[in-house]
Amino acid sequence: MTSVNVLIVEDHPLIVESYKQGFEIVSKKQSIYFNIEIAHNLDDAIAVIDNHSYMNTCDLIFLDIQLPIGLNQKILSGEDLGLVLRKKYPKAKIGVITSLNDNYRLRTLIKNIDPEAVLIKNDLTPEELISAIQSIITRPPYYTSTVLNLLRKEISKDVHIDEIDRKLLYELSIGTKMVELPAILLLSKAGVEKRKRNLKVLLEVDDLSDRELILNAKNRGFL
Amino acid sequence: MTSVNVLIVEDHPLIVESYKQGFEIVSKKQSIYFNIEIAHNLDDAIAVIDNHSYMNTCDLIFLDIQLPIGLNQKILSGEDLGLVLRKKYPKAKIGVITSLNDNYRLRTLIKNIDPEAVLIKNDLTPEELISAIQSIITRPPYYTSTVLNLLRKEISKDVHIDEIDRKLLYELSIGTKMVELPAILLLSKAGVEKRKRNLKVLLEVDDLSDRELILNAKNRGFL
DNA sequence: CAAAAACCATACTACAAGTAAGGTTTTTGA
DNA sequence: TCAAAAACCTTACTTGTAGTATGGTTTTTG
Repeated sequence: MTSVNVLIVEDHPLIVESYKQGFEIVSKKQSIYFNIEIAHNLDDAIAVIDNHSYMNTCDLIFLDIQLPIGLNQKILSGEDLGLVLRKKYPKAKIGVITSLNDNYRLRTLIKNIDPEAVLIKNDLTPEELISAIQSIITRPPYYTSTVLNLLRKEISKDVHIDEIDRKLLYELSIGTKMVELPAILLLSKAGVEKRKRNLKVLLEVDDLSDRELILNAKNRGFL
Repeated sequence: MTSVNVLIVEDHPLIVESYKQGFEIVSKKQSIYFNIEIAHNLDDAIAVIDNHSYMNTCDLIFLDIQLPIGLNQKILSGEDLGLVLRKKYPKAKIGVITSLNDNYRLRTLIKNIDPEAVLIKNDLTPEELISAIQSIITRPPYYTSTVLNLLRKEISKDVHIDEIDRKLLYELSIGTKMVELPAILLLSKAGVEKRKRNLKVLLEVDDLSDRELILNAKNRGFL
């Protein structure tokens, strides 16, 4: 009987329970023994991942990306934790669970951590969780529907929008003011303005308002 | 009981049989009635899709992309057929089955037809087929593992490679000679050469051989 | 209503990608 | 085997895009 060591980092007790049930069912189906370790918050998680002898045998990590901040000053979120885990223990497979559903954040998540599974809470049914566990072990990656739709749009895109454009759109969407943008994007004021104008032409926003720009970018999956 | 009209275009009898069994199982599980129409070759398929009264009620099409050429001079492959179907009957969901596994062809397939499901024959088990049928109906898209891995790499990419670069790489990989490329890519000879040199720098190919370039591009998922 | 912020226009620079032309090296087939 | 074909490289020139700097106009806002 194969044995798989699993670390679950999740502060929500109900979700931990769902995980356990999911693993239980997969265990019976595939005769795999899951040895499950649970960290209920960032500080617990950091304690566990500093335990190298455990971590070197860890096969699978399920990680909530939005965790309340802990005592550690370097690792401020589940995302930071994911980055550290990926770097320190590249052999361990990482599944990420999140309620994010904006494309910009999802993109950067996939770009930076590149998890073997990305699960959006709204998409996740018990059956999907079971599929996810099975897939991540045998034929990763596994993405729930929201993520698949993002990826689907990704390829169909005709226009090229780079990192700076995306960041610009994202900052605008969260209400960042123009005066602050040159510092954030490392561009001159005129540079930021020009990019914004170009984006409006590129995304064919007739209306000159930023609101329209953001809505259009969201519809097209850039944001 | 919901009823779903399905058109299957597939020349391989064994695969048709697998489809039927898959639909049978989903039918029982979800209490859906599947009304299945089968076209065994391109000419049959063209006859069916010219039957507008049928096509207007067609919900779902499963399409083999590599079909032997038929009598029709315009529609030369399953891919052509897919393009026509998508254009004429945009409401019908399209699932594509193929044994292709090079990223370039898969990309253009997704870009041009953008099917609700992309199934690679090598990836496809009976269970996956059932998942695919269920997913395409309730929460598309569905992609098998090879496609997911292509998409996964797509986002992580740091370097930007455009359509022309991709086509250049693809043509090189199938043995097209440099003399022919200017006509294919609509560039000058020097332009093609410059692009190739740039690609070698971009993909960090030290060895100056094209062989290395192609291998590297394949590894990185550009090809 | 005045200051701040957003927006626009112009002039200039730097750079990437393309064309054209001509030269060198490598491949290749009769 | 050796001359033609193909591949590759260099240089000079053109064009377009993205950036900077500056100063002016309009809009927002406390």
